Amino acid sequence: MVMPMNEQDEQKKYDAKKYRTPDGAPADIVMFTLTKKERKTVTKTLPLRELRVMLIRRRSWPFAGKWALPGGFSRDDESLYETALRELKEETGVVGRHLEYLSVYSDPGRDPRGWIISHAFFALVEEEVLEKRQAADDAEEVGLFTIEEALDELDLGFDHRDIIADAYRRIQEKMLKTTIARKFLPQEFTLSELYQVIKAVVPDFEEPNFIRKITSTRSRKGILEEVRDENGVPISSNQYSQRPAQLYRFLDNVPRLSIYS
Amino acid sequence: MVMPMNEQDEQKKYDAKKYRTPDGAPADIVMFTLTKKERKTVTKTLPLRELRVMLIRRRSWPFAGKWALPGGFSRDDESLYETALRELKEETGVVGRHLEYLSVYSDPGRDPRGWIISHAFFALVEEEVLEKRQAADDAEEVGLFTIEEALDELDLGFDHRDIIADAYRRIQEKMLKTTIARKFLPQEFTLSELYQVIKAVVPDFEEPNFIRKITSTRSRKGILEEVRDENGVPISSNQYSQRPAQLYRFLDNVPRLSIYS
DNA sequence: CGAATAGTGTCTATCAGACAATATGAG
DNA sequence: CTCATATTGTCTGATAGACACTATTCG
Repeated sequence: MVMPMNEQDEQKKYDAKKYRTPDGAPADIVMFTLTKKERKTVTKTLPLRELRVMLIRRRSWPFAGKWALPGGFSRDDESLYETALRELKEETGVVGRHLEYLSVYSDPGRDPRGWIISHAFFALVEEEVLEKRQAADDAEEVGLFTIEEALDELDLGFDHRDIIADAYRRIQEKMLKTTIARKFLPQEFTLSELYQVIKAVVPDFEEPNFIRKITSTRSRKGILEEVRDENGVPISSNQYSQRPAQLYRFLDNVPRLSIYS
Repeated sequence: MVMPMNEQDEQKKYDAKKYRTPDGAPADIVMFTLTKKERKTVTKTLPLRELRVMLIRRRSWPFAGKWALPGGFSRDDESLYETALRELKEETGVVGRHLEYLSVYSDPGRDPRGWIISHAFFALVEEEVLEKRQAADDAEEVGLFTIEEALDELDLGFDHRDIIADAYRRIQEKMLKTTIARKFLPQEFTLSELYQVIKAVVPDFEEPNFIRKITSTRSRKGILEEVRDENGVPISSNQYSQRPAQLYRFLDNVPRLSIYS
């Protein structure tokens, strides 16, 4: 492309700057999953659900031997979101159910390789994908840890503990303020399942009258609807219980919350 | 620092990589302010408040002559937050009332100068600071625009229109979900002032019974308290009205919102 | 008294929150 | 019949939402 002369001059002046530039811009991904564990009971029961995060044991410098988030460097022909999507696919083989930018981590010295500004994303991935990944890969050691393990017990590389803590806060917030729970659930689900998903991500969420409240018109705020067949008869499922439970599905409506109303 | 031999080797191997690295990581700042405009009325009135954003007219390539966000490149001895804080101080002389990370902008080609990944912040600054800045500076042309002007009427440089749109969405969300309104208000304020601030940032916030609701114990959610003197007598102010209005102050409590309760 | 804002009275349908009670269907 | 989950009954006090009404002070 031909440029007017003075623009070229200005550009040359700019290019001559001697400031140091970053040595890389990676995207690191906090991959969350909800694991389901069958419970041994007499009758049918809801599985236990636990929020877990996928980590990879580093094989090379820096932080060799330590657990860290999966990630990789961005290229100049892609946005950081595309970098994250590419890494997610490379790591899991799927695009996942959700991928969202979290924040930037740029403290000087955070990466011994140089001036490396990292961009953290978080993703939601189906349990099966990560389990398959865990079993199949012999090149890398992959672990699925609970949040408590990741934050309190493991010695993580880089500032990845901070990143996971931030991601955990963010997903807890989104769980309560948006309908992101749908990303952890099948299209149609029972209210107990929904409640359980919420509790798995936000343990101190307590709503003893959950079903009562969610089915009363106002609190529901138009986020859910009962599933009905073509004749308008409500459909229920007894997959997890003896007594069949009404199935619900999310609507596209995301309510606007406010502390002032 | 002496390193074990194999770590040095690994480091050398890493350094030999030939990937392109970014040409810079600037922080761009969306500086918001609430302007107050006196109204000509017979009696005392609340001033009109308007949310505005500060822009600078670029003097050099690229986008010379266009309006753009203030900002500057990060250095390798500071975090991006520190970069933003430094730029904010350089631009306004103050640290402002709020500075918060917004997001990253990394689309390839967004900056003709090269591979430049920009980090947007938004700041809240007192009106007087920006007005003084606007008057004093002869090196740069500074403008204070309403959101509508910035988004719909101006031809902005870079992807700064997107950034401002994102910042506007974010501040609207924070206005409703957090007590960030306090950053726009004096320590003690009347409920009309609070309502007005909210409306200035979120024009479609409608709460005809605002005072009623905010003073009923549950809705208040412990975010506000009445100002009282040492004898417990409520204090009111008639700065903006004939009839004195009760003063309130924010508590430190930030309620947790949820669509499920 | 008029202007402009602050705040209360009143009414009704709905909701929250608590807890007990009943329903369902497999084993 | 029991278990584990699903769902309804019932009650009280609080709230939302609407709208009219009164209060305060200055000029």
